Amino acid sequence: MVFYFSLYTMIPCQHPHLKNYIARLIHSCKNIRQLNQIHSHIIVSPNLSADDRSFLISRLLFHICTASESTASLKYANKIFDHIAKPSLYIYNALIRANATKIKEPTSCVCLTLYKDMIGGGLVPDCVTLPFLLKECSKRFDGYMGRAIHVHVVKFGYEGDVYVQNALIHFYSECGVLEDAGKLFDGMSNRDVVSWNSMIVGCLRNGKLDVALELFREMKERKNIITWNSVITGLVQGGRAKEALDIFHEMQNSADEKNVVRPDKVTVASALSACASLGAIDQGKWVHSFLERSGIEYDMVIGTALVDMYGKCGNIERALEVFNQMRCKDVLAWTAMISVLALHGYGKEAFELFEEMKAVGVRPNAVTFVGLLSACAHSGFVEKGRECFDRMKRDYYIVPQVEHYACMIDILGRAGLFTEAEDLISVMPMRPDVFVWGALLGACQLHGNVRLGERVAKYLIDLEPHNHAFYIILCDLYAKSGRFDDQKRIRSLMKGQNVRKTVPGSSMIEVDGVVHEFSVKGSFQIPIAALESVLLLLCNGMKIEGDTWLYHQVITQDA
DNA sequence: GTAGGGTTAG
Repeated sequence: MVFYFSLYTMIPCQHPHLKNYIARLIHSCKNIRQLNQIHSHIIVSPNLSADDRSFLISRLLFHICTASESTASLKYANKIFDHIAKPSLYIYNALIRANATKIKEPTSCVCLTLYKDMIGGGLVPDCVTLPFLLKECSKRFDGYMGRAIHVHVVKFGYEGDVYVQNALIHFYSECGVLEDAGKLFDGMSNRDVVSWNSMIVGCLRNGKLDVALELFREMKERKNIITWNSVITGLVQGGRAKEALDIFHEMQNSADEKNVVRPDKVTVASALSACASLGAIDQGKWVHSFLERSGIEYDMVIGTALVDMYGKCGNIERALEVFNQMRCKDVLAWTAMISVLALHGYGKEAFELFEEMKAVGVRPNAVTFVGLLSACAHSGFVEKGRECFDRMKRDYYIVPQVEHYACMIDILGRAGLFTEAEDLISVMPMRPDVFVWGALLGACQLHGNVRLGERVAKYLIDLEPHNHAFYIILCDLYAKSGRFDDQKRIRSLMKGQNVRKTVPGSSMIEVDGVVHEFSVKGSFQIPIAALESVLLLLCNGMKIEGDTWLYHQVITQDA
């Protein structure tokens, strides 16, 4: 026999303070089912007045909005709301807040509709309503609506509220209007840590990394965990991973001082991402051991970051080990592992893992297919690539993006199937980007297809006249086919157009946990002679292996 | 109440 014990039966019909009793009960509720039972009780109880009932319904709705994370509960809240005759400002704020913060994908405009209703019902927004509306506009990149909300900020007199100001800074920088965000920030008399963080993140997202760093230095003692994490993440995503790791270490040194800000899992995920892009395996291992010592919660994000780090640093065994030990794996974790296998030419294994992923019921996304298609490119699977591209559309209803076309062009181009590659480019539903043409140009270089290569390179030079890479490849194509006059012509064209590498190319290598950066102009820490001797050793090794072509490549590029 | 995180081809 099953005993069903419901919360509903626990609510006494008679209670000296029934209203307060139920309010407390709502507050301690953990799941929707219990809330549902309380909801029914509020409706049917004969001992509650109409006022008590509307008070408790408000409380219930507020609790559902703030306590629960699921979208199902949000639907429930919206449903309750529909039955409230005259919602209060408190109710509107709770519901706008829930709709603005809980839904990641901006599919509907519930918040703005609610706001319209609210204004229509004669209510005036307060300083809690406006930041959430601005958050919703930031999420949707709705510059038009955001500016309209800004007008309301002025109209209702909340220009001086620091929460409203911060939300405006965030909104303007998310919509790419950094100047307006900066004006607001400069005009603030009482900035708090969130103002600084919002402005720093705004600069980072809009590519002004150095301005962000200036602000970061200006902050001095006010930094919190979000400040540190934002800067570290922003630097990694902006391609400045080495500086990100420097700041990660600075953060740990500053932990000795008064204001202890210890790294959390966001910091660790970003630091791992920095190690991955640098190929800094020793530092990556150090971050991994730090993670284990620190007691930071080990979640899917951290697991994925570890897989990516070990994989990109070339330690596939370790990546697999971490991956296999992960208890929960979402599509990002599977995709990370598939991409790692693809990167190292383990095409067959990448597809085996894909099968395993499907078998456990995880649905691939667009990025998963980029990983699979790149596996085909790196392993020379032409037919499999075509099949993959088709099945992605047919079986998963994933519309190929420009990235997928770039992969396909790469696959076909590497196989020397130039006609098919060109045909595919001509039927692409979107404008082919530089990566698509770049993949084709790469294939021309690989196969010495001067005729097509010339055309593609000229097109790319038209598209990006200051990118030196396309001129170099064209020169290389001419040189390989003995057209030295044309090669000279391009060289002088480069000079005439003043094309040069804006940032000198550099490589980084990690030796004993220190990342060294070196470029053609000279090494910063490692003597160039030492590098040359290693290079010679490698070249000799390759010569012995009989791979004379590769040997030739290294020597000629060096000269 | 406002601010921060993992997977992508070249």
